[in-house]
Amino acid sequence: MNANPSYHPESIEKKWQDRWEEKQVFHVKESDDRPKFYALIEFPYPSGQGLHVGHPRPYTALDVVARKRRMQGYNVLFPMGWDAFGLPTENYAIKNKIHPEKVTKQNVARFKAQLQSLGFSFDWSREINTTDPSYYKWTQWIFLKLFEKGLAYKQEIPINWCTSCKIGLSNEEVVQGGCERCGGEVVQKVKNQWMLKITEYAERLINDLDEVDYIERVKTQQKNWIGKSKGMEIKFFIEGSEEVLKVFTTRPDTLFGATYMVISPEHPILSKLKSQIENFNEVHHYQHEASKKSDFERSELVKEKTGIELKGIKAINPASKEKMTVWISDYVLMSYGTGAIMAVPGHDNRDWEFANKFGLPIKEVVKGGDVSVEAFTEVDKGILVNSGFINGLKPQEGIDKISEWLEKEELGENKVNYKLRDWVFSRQRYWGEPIPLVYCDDCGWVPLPEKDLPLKLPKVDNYEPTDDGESPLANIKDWVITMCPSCNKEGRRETDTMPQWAGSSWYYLRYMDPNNDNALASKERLDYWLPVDWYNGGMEHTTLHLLYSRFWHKFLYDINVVPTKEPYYKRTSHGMILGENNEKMSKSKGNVVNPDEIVEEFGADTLRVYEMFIGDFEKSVPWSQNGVKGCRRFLDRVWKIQDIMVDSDEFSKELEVKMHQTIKKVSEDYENLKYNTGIAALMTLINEFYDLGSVTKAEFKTLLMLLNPVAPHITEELWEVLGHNEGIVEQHWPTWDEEKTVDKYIEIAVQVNGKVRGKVEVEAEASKEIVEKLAKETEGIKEHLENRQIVKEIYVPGRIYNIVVKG
RNA sequence: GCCGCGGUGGCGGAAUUGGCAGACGCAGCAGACUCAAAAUCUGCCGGUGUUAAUCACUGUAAGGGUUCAAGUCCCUUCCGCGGCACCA
Repeated sequence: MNANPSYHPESIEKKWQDRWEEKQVFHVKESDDRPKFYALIEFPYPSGQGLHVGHPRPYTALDVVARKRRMQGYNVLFPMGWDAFGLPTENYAIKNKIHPEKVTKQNVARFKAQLQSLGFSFDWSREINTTDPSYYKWTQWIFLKLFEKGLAYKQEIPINWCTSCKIGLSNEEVVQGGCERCGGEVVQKVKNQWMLKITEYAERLINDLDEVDYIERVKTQQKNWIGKSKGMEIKFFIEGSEEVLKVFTTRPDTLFGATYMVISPEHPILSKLKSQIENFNEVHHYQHEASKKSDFERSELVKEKTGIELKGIKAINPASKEKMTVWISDYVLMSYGTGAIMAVPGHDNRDWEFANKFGLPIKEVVKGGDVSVEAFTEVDKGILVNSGFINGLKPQEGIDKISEWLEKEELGENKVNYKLRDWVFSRQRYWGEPIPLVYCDDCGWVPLPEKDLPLKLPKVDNYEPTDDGESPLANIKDWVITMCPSCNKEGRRETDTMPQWAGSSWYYLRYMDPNNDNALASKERLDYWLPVDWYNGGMEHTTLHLLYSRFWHKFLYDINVVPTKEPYYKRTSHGMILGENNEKMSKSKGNVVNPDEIVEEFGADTLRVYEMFIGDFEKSVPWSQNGVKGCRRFLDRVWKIQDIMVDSDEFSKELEVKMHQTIKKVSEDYENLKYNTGIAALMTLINEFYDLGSVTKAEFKTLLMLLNPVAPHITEELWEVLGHNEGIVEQHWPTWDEEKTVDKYIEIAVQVNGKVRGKVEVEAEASKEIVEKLAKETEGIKEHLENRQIVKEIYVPGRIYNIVVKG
């Protein structure tokens, strides 16, 4: 058969994209009795730079799964949308005096065109956009429910404040303690912020991980982020004062070894003890210096410890009754525990360092090391000493005994502590969802009634925050001043907006019913589609986005909006695609590769094949233009199989086993994130086709179906060339016969003392005796056995025969 | 610093999870075709030794250990990447 002379992707890709859209093959309906499959990829932030080749990696991966599952008879939902609120768009708008809405529109249009040129099987009829008022109506609605249930509250929180721009900065905008925009000084400034009580869900966010199928490192990372620890909160009395310092510790057994205390520079007790602190000026100065640093800088161990003793203050160790000095130091954070620690320098590295620097007493309470040289931290291996009534106990026993005592004496209580902190939910920014609350002097914070949602973002002339750090919305007086929904007197709107995480915390629900005006999605659809069957996203979203959206979902479950405890059943993660120089792709490094160029030169299918073949899906990998060429060569060879095809509806004898093996391998690899080896198996298969010089129509058709999820356009075209009227997308995925995947004869490596010295070929089920006999007769083995005593023989069926000899 | 992940040819990677290290692809070298180049096809391709196939030794970041057998398990060290809560 001689069909097209050569492969021209540019002439076939558009044709098939149009045909899929025209026939609406990827538009999904709920009235369907096939099993459902909901595949989800993280929707992109439509930046001004357009797509880079990193974006299509996860999209192609789940497109492969989605396309395969459709061929396997599933009703597949595979949607796409835009996470379009955010700082870069706002900054661009400020700089260029263009409304962020307009910028967003342009960016979305560009992203969409780029994605469509890659032939993803998205159901575009369900496209969503977080900046669309009909979308953020429901983001606001969820916030109001949280508020109603007491899970939203206001708290004083420090933010990064540029003293010269007079603007709040994100951590990313703070570069080495200075402002990224102007280089000015950045300090921590306290702001009253909306917070969401995610900590109330900490326990469930840990426990329910047992019910989902996330890759293990995601589960571990989430658990560690939540950071549950059980311990005691112990009271330390201050001499000559009513004040008590509370300390959380997981090691109450070392209490006798506490020789001084350290509190955070922000600790509220400082102002209460002001009159008693003899060197308050010095302390105050230290507080000011500490306010310039972020928690991250402060907890770095490498830096030299700093601190100031609170002169005139003594705390009392509740166990040893010894008087201890009290210090402030910035390595103790107000955001974890109680903001104060008991220092046990004998058995904690940071405390030891601090004690060593300031000449504080170091007391050994666990025997096993030499505390005059370094802290002995492997406390579980030692025995308690110098510890009064718990002397001689193992540390674990000591914990039990002293905890009991502390509780009885009302000096301490058992407590569970979490590293997880509540979610700071306000931003003093324009380009986000307005928070739909009104402040009334009489009624306090009052929610807007549901019928008034969405509360739309008003137009402003200037997107910069005000001089005192309020959101740009604060300048629109006639928007801010409104009527209190409760008492109808004058009230003021909240002018802060929500963080970008808000819109992305529930978007997977909206895809189920994107145009519903009465609910975020109808009950029927939620019941039908939840949970998301497979969610793939970046590892960098593990602790924030993934946790936030699990939190919101659990809340929606609690108020009977969604029927499942968890939003996502399976979670996988892809590695980043780096530039050819092995660095993260960025405009400033000039190593960004635009997929448009690859599509133009090689075609979308080549790009897709390369994205999947480039390496281990879970690891980051540098881009290689030569690698792309190799994938195009592969598709050229697929195209030319037409020339060696013979008209037969069966697999040939020579290839039957290989065909079944390949169907199995590819089917499994596509499900197990092993796209690279799946494609390698297809390459190996066509190499065999060419070695053999002829291919049956049945073999060619099978290859096309296996390749279709990765390279949908070329396979559709060839399918049509073979004379089919129905598209390949409507075919059934090939199945394999397990019995036909095993080779009749296999080769067994024969080792002597673990080194391969020869090979024997036997039938697949050959017994140990047969292999042993053949092995010992093999040239190359015999001489290694001569004059030596056989000590042991190990046979691993189908793999290896190892003879251990002596002498 | 803390948490998580990783380190295999010149490069991306593979290795049935403790069983023949280097599948597949790229790059490179040699040959065929061509006036020539490109494309295509064929062969070689971790290192050392041997003219050479064969063969021998060596080799999975470094060091040590367990085992008949280690890229895979354990301990120590080094290096790289992701996250660290207002980038998303």
